[in-house]
Amino acid sequence: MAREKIQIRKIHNATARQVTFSKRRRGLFKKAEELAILCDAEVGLIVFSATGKLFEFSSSSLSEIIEKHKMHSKDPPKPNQPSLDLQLENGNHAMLSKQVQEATRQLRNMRGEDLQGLNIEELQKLEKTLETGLSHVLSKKGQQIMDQINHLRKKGMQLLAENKRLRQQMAEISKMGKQVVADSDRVNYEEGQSSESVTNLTHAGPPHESHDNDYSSDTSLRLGKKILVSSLVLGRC
Amino acid sequence: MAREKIQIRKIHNATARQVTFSKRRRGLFKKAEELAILCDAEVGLIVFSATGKLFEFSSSSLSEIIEKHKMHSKDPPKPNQPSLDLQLENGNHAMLSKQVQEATRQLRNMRGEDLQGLNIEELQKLEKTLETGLSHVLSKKGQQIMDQINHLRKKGMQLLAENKRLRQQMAEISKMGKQVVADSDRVNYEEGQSSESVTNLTHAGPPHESHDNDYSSDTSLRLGKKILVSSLVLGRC
DNA sequence: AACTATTTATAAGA
DNA sequence: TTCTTATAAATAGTT
Repeated sequence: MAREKIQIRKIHNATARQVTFSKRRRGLFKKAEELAILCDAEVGLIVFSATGKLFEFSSSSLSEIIEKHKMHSKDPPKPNQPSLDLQLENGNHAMLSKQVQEATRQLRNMRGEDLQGLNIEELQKLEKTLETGLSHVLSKKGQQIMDQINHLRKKGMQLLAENKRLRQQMAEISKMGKQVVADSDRVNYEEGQSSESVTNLTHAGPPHESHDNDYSSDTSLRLGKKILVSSLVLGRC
Repeated sequence: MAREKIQIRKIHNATARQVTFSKRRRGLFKKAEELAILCDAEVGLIVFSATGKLFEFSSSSLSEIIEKHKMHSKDPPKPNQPSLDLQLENGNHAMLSKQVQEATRQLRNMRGEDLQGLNIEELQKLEKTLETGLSHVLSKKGQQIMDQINHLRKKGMQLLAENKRLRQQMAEISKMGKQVVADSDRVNYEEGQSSESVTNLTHAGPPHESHDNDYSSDTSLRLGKKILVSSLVLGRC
């Protein structure tokens, strides 16, 4: 309901989906509350995000509402006597076990294991899923790599500019006398640091811009570089 | 949200309240459904009107959602000593929940969803896993396809051989008289079969070998043929 | 139930 | 996540 009309079907971009989820969830909860207040209704609302996070709203007590709902939906539940709690407990257990089992099976299949029982159609579906996933992963990876490269480039440019400025300052300083130049050389060798030490000798230079630590803390690119490079060479990213 | 802004408090006019309840209830249910679809969420909504009438919506099974909700909320239930069994039960429960959550997350990642939080290394690992899985799937698919093709070829050879034998038999029979030929032509037109019918003039042939149903029951290849063919063409299998 | 003038919700972009 | 803003939707009061 904004900027552009959208179709009501699953949002495929995960980020956009998450943002929309947040916004619409709030809207839905607000509406639920308004209905409860305006019309004196009992409202219970349970929402699980795609990632399994729970959100709930209720005008009174949610468990009360759920109980009431049960009564409405079924009178003859269980005529026997294992405590309801235990039954539910076991039911949940069984359900969870099944979920784990199923999820594990799917994971194994996606890793290419236990394919024996699958027919060609199922293999075809699996292939499609894997290709889609792979393309998403590659796309995201490429994006992140480009981000890092651009970031490093930018930093490089900044450093280059600073170097240039420092050299000019040094040149000026060296005009003033050989004494100072000698000193600065010494310090420079001792510290093995960047050129900023050079200007540190002077008393008159303007204050330096901040020296970011992009090259020391940004390890992620370095860690993956071997493979990354080959991927880049292959034109993947 | 119309004509005039209203305050969010109980509508005292019973008629107006009923009308508003109807309108807003619809709106709320629609929003709930949209959230479920757009964001791939599980939504359960229970509404009791002031008169006690029940309305409900759920993206999947409401009872399932309620169960799931219980699991989430039922970690800190009793501060007393629920039997050891129950404690273990809950321990298992928590463990299973975590397993489900983790497996689900992995599956989503492999499908290329929710990649936002992953760094390049993790993406790299994911890519490798997907590629390995994909290659296994492709390999298995190719194997199954080759199996089927070989099977069909073999059957084809057998049929070819049988056809040849039948033709020879027919040729011998046709030497015996033209009468028979006329009969066979009639039959041929009636059945409209393949070229083998041409020689099928005879009535006296020996009993046929079993007519395997490879071409009728082996549906898997046929079902996937469109995609399979393109894959084959692409040299994938 | 329909009809609108308005209020709300929200998609896209920062 | 939060803010902004243009636009789509919801809806209060009316017919």
